[in-house]
Amino acid sequence: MKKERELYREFLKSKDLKFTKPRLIIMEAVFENHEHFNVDDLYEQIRKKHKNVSRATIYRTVPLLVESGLIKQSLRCESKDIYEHTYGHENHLHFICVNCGKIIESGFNDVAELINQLAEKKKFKISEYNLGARGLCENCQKNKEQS
Amino acid sequence: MKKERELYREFLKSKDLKFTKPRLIIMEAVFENHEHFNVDDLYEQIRKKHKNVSRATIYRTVPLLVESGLIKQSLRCESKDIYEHTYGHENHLHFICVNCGKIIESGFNDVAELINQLAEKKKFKISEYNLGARGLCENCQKNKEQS
DNA sequence: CACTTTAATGAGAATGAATCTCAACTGCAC
DNA sequence: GTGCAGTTGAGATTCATTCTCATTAAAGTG
Ligand SMILES: [Mn+2]
Ligand SMILES: [Mn+2]
Ligand SMILES: [Zn+2]
Ligand SMILES: [Zn+2]
Repeated sequence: MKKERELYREFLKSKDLKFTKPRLIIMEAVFENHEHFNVDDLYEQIRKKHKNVSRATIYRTVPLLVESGLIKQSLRCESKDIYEHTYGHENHLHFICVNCGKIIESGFNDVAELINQLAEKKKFKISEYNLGARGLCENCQKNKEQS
Repeated sequence: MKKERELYREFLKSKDLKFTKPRLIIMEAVFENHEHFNVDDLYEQIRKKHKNVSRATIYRTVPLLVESGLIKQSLRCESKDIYEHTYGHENHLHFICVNCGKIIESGFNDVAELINQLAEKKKFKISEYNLGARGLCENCQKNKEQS
C-alpha cells in the first residue's frame, strides 16, 4: 500500500518537483479505491476530508500522476476525461453500454500482443493505448428485444 | 460516389427527418475528402462555399451522420472530437505521435476478431470500437535520440 | 531553528468546445 | 398553393478545463 507513495515521491524528486501536502492528499485519494474516476469525483471525495484542496490543484496533479505511470487516461464518459490505475492493474479493454453506461472490463493480453506487432511494422513506439468498444450490455439487449 | 447520398436520404426518411439543404451540404462536405476531421475543420470548409450554414447545424448534423453509419467518432485530438468515414473504409486502428501529432493508420482484422471473441464471452453486443495508441513515430524517435 | 528562494497553491476569472434557445424559415404531405 | 411540424441561424449558455496572480510553503543553507 505504501509502494505507490514511494514511486510517486521518487518521480517528483526526479522531476525536481516538491512533495507537497496537496500532492500527497490527492494521490492518496486516487488510490483509496480502484474505480475509474474523473476529476469531479476526485474533488468531491477529497473535499469530504480536506476542505482546502482546490479543483485547480487536482487538475494540475492528475497529469503528474499520469506522467509518473501510476494512472492513465482512459475512455471519456459524459464529456469528462476519466482515469484509472495502471499501477497494480493488468492491461484491459472496456465495453461501454451506450444504453445504461455500464462499463465491462476484459483481459487484453492477446490483443496487446497483436497491437505490438502492428506497431513494430509501422516502426511506432507505443507508450500507451486505449481500446473502448461501444454497444449493448447483456441486460440492455434483453430489454431492447421486449420493447 | 452517389451511394452515400442515397444511404443518407434513406436513413433520414426512415427516421422521419427532412432531407434539407443544409443537411445535404454538410454531408457532401464530409465526403469531399477522406481525412479525419473535427467540426471546426468542417465549418471552415463549408463556409468557403456556403456563407449561411451555421456551426449549430453542423453540430446537429454530425451525430446524424454517425447514426446513419456513414461516419464514426474517432480519437480525440487537441480536445476536440474528431470523426472519420466508415462507409468505404476498412476498420483500422490509430497510432498517434504525442510529439508531432502524426496519425498512422493500421489494419485491424486480426485484432477485431479477438475483440469479437472477448465481447462474446461477456455477452456484449459491440456496435463500434476505437483503438488509439499514443507514442512516438519513427521520425520523432530518431530526433529524440539525437537530443 | 530562522532565513531565503522559488515552486506550488487557492480562488476565482477566462477559455472554448459543445449545447441550447427561440424567432424566422422550409420541406413536404395534402 | 396552404399549413404545419420540423429545421435552421445567430447568439446566448453551459461546463470541463486552463489560466492568473497574490499568498503560502517546501526544502536547502548555515
Ligand atoms: Mn478499466
Ligand atoms: Mn482513421
Ligand atoms: Zn446496458
Ligand atoms: Zn512524430
